[in-house]
Amino acid sequence: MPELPEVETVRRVLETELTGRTITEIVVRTPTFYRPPPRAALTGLIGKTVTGFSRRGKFLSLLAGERSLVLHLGMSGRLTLTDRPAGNRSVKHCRFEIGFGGKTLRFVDPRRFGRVGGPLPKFGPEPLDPAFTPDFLKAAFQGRKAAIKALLMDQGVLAGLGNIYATEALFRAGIRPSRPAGRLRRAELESLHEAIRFVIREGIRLRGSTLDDEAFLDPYGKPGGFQNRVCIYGRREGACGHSLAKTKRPIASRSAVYCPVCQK
DNA sequence: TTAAATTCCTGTAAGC
DNA sequence: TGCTTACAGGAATTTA
Repeated sequence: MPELPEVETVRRVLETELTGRTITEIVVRTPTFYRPPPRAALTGLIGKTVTGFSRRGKFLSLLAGERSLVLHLGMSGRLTLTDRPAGNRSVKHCRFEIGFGGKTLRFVDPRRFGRVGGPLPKFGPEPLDPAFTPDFLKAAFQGRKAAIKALLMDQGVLAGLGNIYATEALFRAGIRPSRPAGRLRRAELESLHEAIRFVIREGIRLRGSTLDDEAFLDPYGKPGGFQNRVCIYGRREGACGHSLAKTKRPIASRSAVYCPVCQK
C-alpha cells in the first residue's frame, strides 16, 4: 500500500516523464468513485501544460500552472504510464485516464479507496523536513495516552507514515506499538526520530516496498526494493531471529505486529 | 480536545 | 471443489 516512499517514487517518475507535456484528453472511466471526482477539476485541465508534481504526506498533486489536481492512491490505487491511447476499455478498475498526446496516465484502483480532487487536509511535518525533530515529537506526544503507533500513523501529527513504515520504525527504535505516546522517554523519542528518518529515507532510496503480487508498482510497472529490508512487517519471524507477536487489541483499527523480545 | 468507532470497497485467505 | 465469511487497508466522518 502506498505510503510516503511509494508516493514519492511515483512523483519522481511522473515529474520526469510528464513535465512540459500538454494534457490533450481526459477520460473518466468509472464515475462510481466513493467520492466522485469533480468533473470540472479534471476536464479543466485539458489544454494545460504540466509544470510538475508535488507531494505532501501520501498526497500527490499534478501541477499545471495555476491549476492543480490532488490525487490519493488509497490502498490499492496505482498510477500507470503507457504509450497506448486513452480509452482502452479492457483495463480493469481504471477510474480515469489523462492523455498527453502519445502518452497516457492511468489511475487504476481496484478497491476504490483512492481520491481525486478536493483540498489537501492538514498535515504534520514531513519526516525528512528539518522541522521534524525529537523535540517536535516530545511536544506532539505530550500528555497523549493513545498508542504510539496510532499517533505515528495520524497524518495530522506526522505526514506520510502508514502501517509498514510505522511498524518498521517502532521495531528499529525498540518500542512496542501499544505504548502510550506520552510516556516515551527522551532517549526513546530520539531513537524513534532516527528510526523514522531511516526507514523513510531507505524506502525512498529503494523506490518503495512491494510486499506481494498485488502491491505497489511504480508508473513503469516496476516493483520497489524496500520489502527486502523489512525487519518485521508481514513476517512470521523478525530479522532479530525472534518470533513475532500481535497486539491483543488492534491499534487504529488494524493489527499491530511487534517483537516481544526487542520492543519494550 | 482527544480518541474510538464506523464507513467506504473488493481481492484474498481461511474455514467449512 | 465450491461456497461463505473474515479480513486487510487510509482517511473522512461520526459518536463518545
